[in-house]
Amino acid sequence: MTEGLERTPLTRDFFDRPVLDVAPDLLGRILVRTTPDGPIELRLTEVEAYAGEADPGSHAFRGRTPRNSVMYGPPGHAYVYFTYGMWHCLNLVCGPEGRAGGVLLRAGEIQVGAELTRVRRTSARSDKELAKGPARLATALDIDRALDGTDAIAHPGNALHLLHGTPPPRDRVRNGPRTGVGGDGATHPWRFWIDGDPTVSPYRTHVPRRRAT
DNA sequence: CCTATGATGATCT
DNA sequence: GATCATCATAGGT
Repeated sequence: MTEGLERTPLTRDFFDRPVLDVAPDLLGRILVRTTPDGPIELRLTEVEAYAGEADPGSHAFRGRTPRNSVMYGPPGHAYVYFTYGMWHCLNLVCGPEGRAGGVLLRAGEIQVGAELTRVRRTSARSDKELAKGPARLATALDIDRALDGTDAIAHPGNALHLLHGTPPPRDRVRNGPRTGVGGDGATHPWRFWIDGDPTVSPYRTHVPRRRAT
C-alpha cells in the first residue's frame, strides 16, 4: 500500500537537488501552514523555478544582497519577499547551500482551513480563487516577512512544512514561460502547472510600467 | 469575458 | 529614481 506515504513529510533531501528537478516535483504536494487557529493545507498546482545567479529572472542575478541572502542558505527554507508595495510571495530554497536556487509557489487548492483563509481573502469569488496567484497564496496562508528564512522541513512547532501528497501523472504536468518575467529571463520555460486544474493562475506576459507623469 | 490602471514601498543602482 | 516573480477594480465588449 502506498496510501500511507501521502501524509509523510518531505525531507531536506527533496530540496537538495537542482531547482529544475524540484520545481515540477512539487506539484501535487501539500503545503501545511500551522496557525494559532488551526492548520491550513494547500495542494500545489503551479510553481516557477528561479535558477540562481545565472538566471536573469532571479532575485540572485546580481549576486548576494541582504534581501536574497536566504536563497543562499540551506535547502528547504522559506524565502519570502515583499513586492509592489503591497504583496508577499513565498519561495522554497532549493539546491545545495551556497547556490541561490528557489521555487516560487504560485497557486494551489486549499484543501483544509478554507474558512481560516477567507478572513484575509475577502475578495475571492470562489474557493478556486483563494490561492490563485502567488500573492493570493501568501495572503491566504498568512505569510509575510516574519517567515523569511523559516525552515519548512517538518519539526514540532514549525509554521510551515510539506507532505508528500499525490503528485499528478507526468503527462498532466505542463511547462511554459514564467509569468511576469521580462528580458532574457522570459525565454526559459520554467513555469510548471497541472494541466486543466481550475486553481492555476492565468498567464500574463511581462509589461514594463510606464514612468509616472 | 476582456484589458487598462492605480495602489504602495522596499530594494538596488 | 527606476524597478518589481502583483492584485483588485472599473469599465468596455
